[in-house]
Amino acid sequence: MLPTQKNKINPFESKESPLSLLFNMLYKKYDHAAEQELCDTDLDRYFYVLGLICKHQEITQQCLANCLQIDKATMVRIIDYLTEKDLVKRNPHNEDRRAYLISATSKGIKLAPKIETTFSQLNRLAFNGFSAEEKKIFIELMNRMDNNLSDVTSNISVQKNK
Amino acid sequence: MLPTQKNKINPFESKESPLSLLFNMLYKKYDHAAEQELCDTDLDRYFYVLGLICKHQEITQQCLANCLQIDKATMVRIIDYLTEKDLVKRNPHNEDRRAYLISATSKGIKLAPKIETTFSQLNRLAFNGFSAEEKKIFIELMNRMDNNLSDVTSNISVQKNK
DNA sequence: GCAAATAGTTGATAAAATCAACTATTGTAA
DNA sequence: TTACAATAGTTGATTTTATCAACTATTTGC
Repeated sequence: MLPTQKNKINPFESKESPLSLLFNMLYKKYDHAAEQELCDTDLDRYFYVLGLICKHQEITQQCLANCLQIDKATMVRIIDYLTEKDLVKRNPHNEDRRAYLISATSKGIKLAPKIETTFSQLNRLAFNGFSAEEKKIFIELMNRMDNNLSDVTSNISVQKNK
Repeated sequence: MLPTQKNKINPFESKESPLSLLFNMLYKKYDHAAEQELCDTDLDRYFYVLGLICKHQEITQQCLANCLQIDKATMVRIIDYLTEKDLVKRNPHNEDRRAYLISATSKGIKLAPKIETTFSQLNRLAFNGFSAEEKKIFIELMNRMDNNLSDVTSNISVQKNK
């Protein structure tokens, strides 16, 4: 039996699919769904960044970058983008003049509930058919896995691979 | 207490973090670790594509694209890249002259075990401290979640958003 | 035998990640 | 207090990745 377009291969059912592949597939599906749900807003990406900013009210770029595991140079451009859209602004940080405190503008604050609703709807849909217990276990296992992988990378990535 | 660089925010512990964020973070960590583990090989990405090709021995580009949920145009370039590296080759498909059957070259076949070992090592590391039961449950929950999200996207994405 | 669908390719464009070099400021420690 | 290292942020350059539409060649279904 040839593996043509008719044969659906499901990496979730194959033994020992790299977990990165599974995570990436779930990420893409969820993310595309979020984009579509929110396509009638002014924003077309970085929803979760705006979400985080609103949630924390004031937060530095570096903190956002750490939290989201994104390069700080990338974060500059994300904040630039959100600033252009008049959704966030950079405020001086009184205790550290190198840093800015990013906060949402009134326009950003107005958008936030819709973003949060979308995410919680999508979370609910993703967890559809899960018991409360399964849901809790899943998140907990993800957290443990994240810790496991942090150990790995800090062990391995002593030297950079240019 | 200001959220500066000292305050670590853990999206896994916050309530209602978008799952896409969690998946993406795990994906990135795992993927970077894989790149570092395999950085002394001839290949620097698309490991899992080569892995899949080797596993199935012969497979069309379209099937790979479906399986990995990647655009077929993107897949062309991935196969081009792997072909340049002399790791795979395009063979005529006897039953369908539009299609190619991609297979690994001897060089690709030689590389495959190292890739598989790396992935299974990383899987083991990611699952470190998980019972066999937890591991099974986790994969199963991911599979169910993938189905849930497929339903969502096919429901939502009736119309394209330019 | 015709129309629609499919496999693959190409060109163009946009999005994202990454790196090194840079400014300005802060922390530390001689 | 000076001097040096570290940190927050910026910029420019480059690479990777995704995406789209348009295209050829072939196959499928009627």
